[in-house]
Amino acid sequence: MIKMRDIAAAAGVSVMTVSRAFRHDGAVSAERRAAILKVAEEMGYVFDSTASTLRSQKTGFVGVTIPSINNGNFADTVRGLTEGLKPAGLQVLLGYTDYDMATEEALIDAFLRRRPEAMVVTGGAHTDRARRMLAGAGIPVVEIWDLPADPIDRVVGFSNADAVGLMVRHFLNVGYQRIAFVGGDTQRDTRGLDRRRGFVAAMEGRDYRLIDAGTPPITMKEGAVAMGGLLDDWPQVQAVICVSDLSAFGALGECQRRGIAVPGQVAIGGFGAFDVAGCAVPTITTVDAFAGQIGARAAQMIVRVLAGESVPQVVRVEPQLILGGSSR
Amino acid sequence: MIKMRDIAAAAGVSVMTVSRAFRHDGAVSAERRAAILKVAEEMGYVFDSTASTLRSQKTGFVGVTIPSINNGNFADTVRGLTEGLKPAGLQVLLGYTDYDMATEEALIDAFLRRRPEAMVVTGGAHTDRARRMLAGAGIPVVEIWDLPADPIDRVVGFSNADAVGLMVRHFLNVGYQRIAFVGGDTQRDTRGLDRRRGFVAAMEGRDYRLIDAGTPPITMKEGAVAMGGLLDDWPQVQAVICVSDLSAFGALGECQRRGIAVPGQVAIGGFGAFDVAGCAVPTITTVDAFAGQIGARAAQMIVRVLAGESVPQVVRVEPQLILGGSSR
DNA sequence: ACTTGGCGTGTTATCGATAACATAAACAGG
DNA sequence: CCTGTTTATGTTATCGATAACACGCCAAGT
Repeated sequence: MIKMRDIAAAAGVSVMTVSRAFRHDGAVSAERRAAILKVAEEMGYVFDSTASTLRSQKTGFVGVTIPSINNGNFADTVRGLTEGLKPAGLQVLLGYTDYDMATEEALIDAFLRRRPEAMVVTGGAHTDRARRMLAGAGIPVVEIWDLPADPIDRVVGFSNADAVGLMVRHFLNVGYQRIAFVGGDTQRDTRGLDRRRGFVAAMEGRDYRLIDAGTPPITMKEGAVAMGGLLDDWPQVQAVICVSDLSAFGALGECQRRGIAVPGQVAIGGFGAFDVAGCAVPTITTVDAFAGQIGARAAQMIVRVLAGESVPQVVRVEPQLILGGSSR
Repeated sequence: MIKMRDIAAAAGVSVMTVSRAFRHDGAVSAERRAAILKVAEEMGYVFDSTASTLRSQKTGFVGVTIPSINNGNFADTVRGLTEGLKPAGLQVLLGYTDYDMATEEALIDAFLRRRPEAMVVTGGAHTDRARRMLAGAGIPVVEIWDLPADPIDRVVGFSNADAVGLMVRHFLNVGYQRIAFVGGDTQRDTRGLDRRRGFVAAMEGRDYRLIDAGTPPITMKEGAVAMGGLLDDWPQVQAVICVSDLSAFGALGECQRRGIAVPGQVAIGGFGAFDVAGCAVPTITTVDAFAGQIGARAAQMIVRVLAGESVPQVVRVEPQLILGGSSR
């Protein structure tokens, strides 16, 4: 495989000059630089980041872990991160945890060996060892999609509990009284858990039910099944809030199959402002958590911290209630 | 930052022995190995892949490019790849191209600098330079989700045209005669283009329309808009096949808003077996391309090739028609 | 004319691991 | 008892770039 030395020989300069030419280091005259790059292109040279990294101690990586790769919200966050980091020459190293802290720990371990310049992890719940590794890595760490009580380093997120509270208060205001919450029943998805907690807090002293929906990620089908069980057990339910739009869409479908009018007989709310919420008939009332913004802000935070600027430790991205046709 | 030398000193052995202990190299006695790893954990040592990579010329990376990260099909493929590569100690380096060949080229360039041990690219259409870079990289290259006429190296895919042909023939068999195809109108999404070509080929000599849906990724909303236009222009349409389930779902919604019975007045077909196709009311007739399988097979292919085994150049994954309630 | 400073380029040492080879100890077989 | 082989460990050189420093040249300032 052809290396920098070969380009240097072919271009009649030193290896150092080739290195400078490749890094847009100003101290190479423009014509020489052009000549070097031309030779390199002709010879099919491919720059070797590995060697560069070892000497310069800069990998250009930012490690990012998300719970699931098959989720429009996290995909939007990753887009925000990727686009925000690109101008700074940083590349996302992406991994998913399957909503499992042990998997997350293994992933963080694997990522840190690659010497990322920053880490972004979803949520504030991690194994002790994962926390220790992140805290000791000597790089900026950003926890996103949550507001951890005891952050490792920096945070870009929102209160999942408060966000659901928004919706509950709206539902109560427009007259729904008997409301159920679907999902958020496992420790694995702490954001789902927080949403459920927020629901319980906002429904304090009122008539509500909590419906388990199984192991995250909660699918559309699981939403439908949960809705079916709920309608059987508590037919007088007036509104249902689901842990995400996907389960909400499943719930909506179940109502339609049973001939239950939405929102006439039962109102439905979701979470996440997924595309499906805006295209379902009726559209689904939801909460936009601004997933893309979360990624963009986290990227901005990292770029600034790495540039030595002083940046607030916590950035809140306020979610917004979006009223759809599935509720009043 | 603490390095292997420090662990060696603390454990009273040579650096080489520490290196062996970390790589599960058999030639270290079990108790010594345990002692070394214990010291390393206590001292918070993090193995440095960069240095390892430079000497051993093994990065453990497999570069993967997909058109969009916000797409359940490609997400499934990435899962299949990730899980299939993990046992071999290989890690996916993921990037998305936004359905743009120039972006893909830049991404491939960036990835190759990291010295991946294999590359996986979606589709068979690339810039000349991208092809040249891939072909010259000296590593296995797998093109997926397509059957390129002139593959760079290896292929795991299917014929998008034939897959749509399956659906068209079914629609014709059950009696639909005036059929429209939505999407696949741009060079950017060559798989969409192939699906449209397959539609045209299968409808040869019959009554059909082609509806443009805009720049990929085609969203649910764009599907709805296209359906609206179609219904206005060609009200006698009997069936609509959309480039993906997402646009099909949008089309279904548009029919519902207009009070057009599906499948009574218009049948709808999609592509990709997305969750939404199985949960919509009615469910949407679609084609399962086995996205996860494509990833798994590509991973298997890479692992085998790297192990020096002989492997077929092309693996076909046959798509399957899935009948839903949106058609007869 | 002489210094000063900036620019463009070259030389040397180095980043932190591992391949390749060397060596010492233990052990088996004739 | 000696040689041959295996096992566990150490020594040295190396992977391919770049940081740090050195140097020659020329223009500007005194």
